[in-house]
Amino acid sequence: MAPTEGTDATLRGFCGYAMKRAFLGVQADLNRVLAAYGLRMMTFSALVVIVDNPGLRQAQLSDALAVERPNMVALVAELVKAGLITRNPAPDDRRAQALEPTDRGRALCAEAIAAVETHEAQLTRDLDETELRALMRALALVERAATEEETRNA
Amino acid sequence: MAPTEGTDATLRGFCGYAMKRAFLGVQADLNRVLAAYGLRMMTFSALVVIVDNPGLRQAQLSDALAVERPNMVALVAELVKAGLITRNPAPDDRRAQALEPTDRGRALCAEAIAAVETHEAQLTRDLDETELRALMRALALVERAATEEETRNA
DNA sequence: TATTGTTATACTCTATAACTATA
DNA sequence: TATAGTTATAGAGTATAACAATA
Repeated sequence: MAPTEGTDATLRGFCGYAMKRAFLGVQADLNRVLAAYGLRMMTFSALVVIVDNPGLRQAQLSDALAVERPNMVALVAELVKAGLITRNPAPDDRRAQALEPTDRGRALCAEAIAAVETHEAQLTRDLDETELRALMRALALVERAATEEETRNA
Repeated sequence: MAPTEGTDATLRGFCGYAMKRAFLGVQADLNRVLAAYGLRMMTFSALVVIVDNPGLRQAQLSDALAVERPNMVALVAELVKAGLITRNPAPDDRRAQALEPTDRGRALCAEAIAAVETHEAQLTRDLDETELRALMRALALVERAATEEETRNA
């Protein structure tokens, strides 16, 4: 029996499980690609946000990545140890840590982004442009709807 | 800063992270819906497969759900304890355990499927039929491509 | 020799409470 | 008092090795 045969072929309440299977496959692949750069999905995502928003604080990074602040500590420490970012007290608020990419961090980030783009182009090679746009829009809409429902039930 | 603003708005290698965010939101919502039936995403998925394939063995269920066999033990035990399935030695192979839904398991499964369908219709309410089909097809294609790449790199 | 189910174990990711130092 | 970062900790989910019973 194929993994999902007879279960999520129709929309019998299996959108969630289809997403899980697809996501786990993509994540595993992505981590294989990123391992060549000493990165994982989360460290890569954090690095990209820091490169795009130099000087941001850990709390902002936590919000951007939907990671709880306690779990951010090790993530940031890992990037600092790898020499990809620096973490210094913010000049206007000595409680906060301002995160800046290093030159090496910027360079590695650019390389990793290129590799990931190549990889994802491969993953989505059988989708035409309309389907690709539909996928991205659908993911954003589904996430928004899920977040709204979460807020409503909180 | 919005969670994903400036990061996955374009396809700059963030399909994977967009999927993660969408999946985590959907899973959290799904688990909230299923909690009313004493189920979680994985126990629900397992129950549906067992109801659709009465008599199947744990190893087959493991394959169907992409769960390692050791992790299947607790999952099956949970469903047995809840009185939703039975687990008996298979008549033709005394090593194997044949899984059958109970009447209560069948009834609860039907109720839970209805609730999940309602819930997912809500999550995808802003997608038209074309986009919904594109989403499901895209997830299947992406999963297949990821699995192929995994096989190739193994 | 191979396979089913099982135990034990470990590793990752995630979530919460409580502390400190600043504000 | 409230917030930023931290520590410690606990809970899922997932992965592998090794074992007994059976094929």
